[in-house]
Amino acid sequence: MSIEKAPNFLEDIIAEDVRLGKNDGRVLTRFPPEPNGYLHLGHATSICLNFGLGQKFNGQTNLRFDDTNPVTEDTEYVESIQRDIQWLGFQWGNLFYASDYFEQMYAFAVTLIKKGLAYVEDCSAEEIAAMKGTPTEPGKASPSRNRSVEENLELFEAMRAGKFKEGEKTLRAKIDLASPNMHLRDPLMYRIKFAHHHRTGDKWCIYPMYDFAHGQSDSIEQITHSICTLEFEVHKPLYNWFIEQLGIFPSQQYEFARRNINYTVMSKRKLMQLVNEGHVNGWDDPRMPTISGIRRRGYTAASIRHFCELTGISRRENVIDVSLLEYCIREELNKTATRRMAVINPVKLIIDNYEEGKVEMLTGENNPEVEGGGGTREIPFSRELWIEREDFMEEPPKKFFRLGPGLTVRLKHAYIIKCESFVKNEAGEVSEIHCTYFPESRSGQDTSGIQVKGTMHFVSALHALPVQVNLYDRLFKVENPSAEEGDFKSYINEQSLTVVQNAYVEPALRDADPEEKFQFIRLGYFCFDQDSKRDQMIFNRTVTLKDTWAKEAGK
RNA sequence: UGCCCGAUAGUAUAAUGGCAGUACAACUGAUUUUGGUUCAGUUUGUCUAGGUUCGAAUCCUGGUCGGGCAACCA
Repeated sequence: MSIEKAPNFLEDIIAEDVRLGKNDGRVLTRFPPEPNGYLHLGHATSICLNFGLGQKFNGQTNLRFDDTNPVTEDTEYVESIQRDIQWLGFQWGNLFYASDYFEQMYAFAVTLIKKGLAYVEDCSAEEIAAMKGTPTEPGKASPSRNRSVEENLELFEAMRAGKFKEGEKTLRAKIDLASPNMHLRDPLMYRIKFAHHHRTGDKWCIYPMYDFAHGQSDSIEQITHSICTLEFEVHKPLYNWFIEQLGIFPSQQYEFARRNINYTVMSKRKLMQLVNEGHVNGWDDPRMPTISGIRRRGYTAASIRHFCELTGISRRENVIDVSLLEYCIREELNKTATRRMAVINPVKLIIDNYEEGKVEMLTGENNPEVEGGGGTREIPFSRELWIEREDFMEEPPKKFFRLGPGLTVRLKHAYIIKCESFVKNEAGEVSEIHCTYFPESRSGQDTSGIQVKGTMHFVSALHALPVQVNLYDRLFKVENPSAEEGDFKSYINEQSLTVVQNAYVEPALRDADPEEKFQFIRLGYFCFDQDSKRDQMIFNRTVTLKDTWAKEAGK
């Protein structure tokens, strides 16, 4: 088990509340996504936080869809969000929608009108903005501000009844037009939208704004700790104002800093652009930082939870190094992934002194990290093999422990071979490598006494299965695309996906479990793509192995 | 130049007035039939100037730097 996780400041706050007997020691959190896009790693942090706190304090976490803007929302997103949360390994207490509370919210609004704390506004969006002032200048009152309670009630009812066009009227809270907090300068509570809502259909033509929906929803559900990201901090006085004026259950809002990861973007708006403009192949493209994307990439739920645990929670701006994410999946897959051999960039190797037509079956352990090797599989060996083109050099440098004229290496699970010669084609590239093998050096029964520095993987040419392999790299060329000059999309890494059509894998993969994760020895971790078929296998590379030779060679 | 928030190694995160610690990253070396893994080790830090205190990353004051706030988005 991992070491005890350090408590974050929210845990401290909740622990203190429980100790003081606040809400009778009850803890109820909520995860409140708007169903207008797919969940990403930033949401994963929030999910682990909210559900984690619920569990830790013997409480629960509600899933609530914040569906107050019918224009952007859709059931496709509602479904993907539920799937992603469950995949991450969490189960919500209750499933609610803000739209469940539309009738109640309307009644709340009427209450505020009756108390003289809300009024129907005639001005347009532009006029309201113009009268709002600036952070350094107070706002001015609109003529609508002095309407009578009776008139406001009448007009608000007419708004609901569809008597006005979009933009013609709004409902505003009457607070303080001179407040240094812009959100308190008579914020909008309701706007008119003749839009079809994914759940309420055409029942409503007025919809509550975030500020008038979120706190009230929390309160209705008796959420004790409402946790959101830092940009909502300036909304908190308003959140509290509505609750106080309505005299309803006092949920409390707390904020933490949103998660960022380098070499990617993490906002639904930007991810939506990448999808809509075809820069990626959908929300679940393995290059996307969405939950569905990293799942398809081969990341496990446990590795994501571990990542969230390691990154922690704070109120400070941050950009997490993507290498931490990669560490989390490597660490898990090293212990669990089935070892197989695959050749991604093949070149033919011929063992001149190996009998033509002969086939030996070698035995290879499935996972050396598991006690007993995790079982074994048979690996065919024959005269002609595929090896990695990068494993041969015509003029190898000093510390190159692979193949080159006169060099010896071991073929994994097989024999030690010596490179005797090579053949080039018209294009000048190496087309055949000729070797001899040492019959007494067979793996496990080596009596040759020959010492070699390197071990290489291979696939028997006669038995190789041709497959497609998708090699993924970071989606952006720069660490923080959002912080760069100009359009973030101009920093997309054009080499983020390399499709290899003619890779070869060993035959044991033919009967593999579609959910299984693999380590292709010396290459990295791979999983089946969801579009994979038995006779047309497609593998996605989750992450490479650490490669200290690449560093050495790059020097 | 209004209001709010933040600042601890390259990156994150702990230390809640009492030894600045952990992880990732980087670098050495050992082991290794994966240049993987594992093991041992190294490097690197409290934004700044004052103040309070026996003692300050922590409390106070000023400054600097970064972020948020003026959507009929959430």
